Amino acid sequence: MSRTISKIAKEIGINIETVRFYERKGLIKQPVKPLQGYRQYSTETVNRIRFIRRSQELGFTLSEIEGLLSLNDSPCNQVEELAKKKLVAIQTKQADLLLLEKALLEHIGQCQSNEDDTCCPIIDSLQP
Amino acid sequence: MSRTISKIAKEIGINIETVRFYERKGLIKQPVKPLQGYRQYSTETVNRIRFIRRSQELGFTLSEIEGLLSLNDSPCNQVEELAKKKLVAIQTKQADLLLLEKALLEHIGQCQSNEDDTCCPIIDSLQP
DNA sequence: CTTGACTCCGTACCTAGGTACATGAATTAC
DNA sequence: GTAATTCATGTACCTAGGTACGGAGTCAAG
Repeated sequence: MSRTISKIAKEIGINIETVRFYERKGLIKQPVKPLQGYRQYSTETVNRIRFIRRSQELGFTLSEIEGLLSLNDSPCNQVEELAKKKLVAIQTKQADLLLLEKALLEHIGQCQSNEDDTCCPIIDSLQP
Repeated sequence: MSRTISKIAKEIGINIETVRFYERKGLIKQPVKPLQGYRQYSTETVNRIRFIRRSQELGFTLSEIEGLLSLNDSPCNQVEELAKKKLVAIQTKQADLLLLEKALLEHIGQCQSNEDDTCCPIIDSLQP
């Protein structure tokens, strides 16, 4: 019964092997298994893994995510600096996505109003 | 003279081999070389590569970027649908980054006002 | 108490995105 | 015109992030 590795893997929608992989990498601590038994996973671990997956979608690497997770684990005063750096990185990313969004909206707008084959160049949207 | 592969690689700040890699992948077309000479690269190609790099930073894979580039190359009416899909993806990403930004700001705020070791859990910020 | 499903662990293998040669040919610098 | 760079092409190798697999242990249903 209860939360074995395959249960949480299914719950989260990832491979069992991926859970083990994250354990090996130290991103999640592997739960102490009750002497000769199977490991039991806590809700906390499940949330941690979900956070990892979502962060990956946002374009963070596993080692960056390690940094983000440490913000959660360590006392504030030790990690304020890191938090600020991450913040800047995130804000930059947001600004860039906004540019791309604008370009796409423009593109779609032109698509709908144009009868000919001209296009607004999306490439220009991200030029420095 | 003029824009050979090493010139543009340096200009963009990437490896020569990476340029060749993108050519092999079809992300940029390799310029016809003038009968027994070195290939000359256009500004257009340079901009295209810059776009590729910036998009990667935003978390797109090369094959997604291929899709974005096709928006630039093809007539509007063929790609409006694709543009809309990308737009939704980008907007989702923006929303998630906003959540994370908020969590980080909160974290920093708490760091500055707290003297004890408590922390606001960043992990919660991205839970569904 | 046996059988079938699940787990543990180690190791091997896979894809994406590059990066690094080696060889020979073309170019540029002197 | 010859030496030193740079290029073209092909192939090999590398890291990140997983995924698969084989053999042995464990649990739970009948």
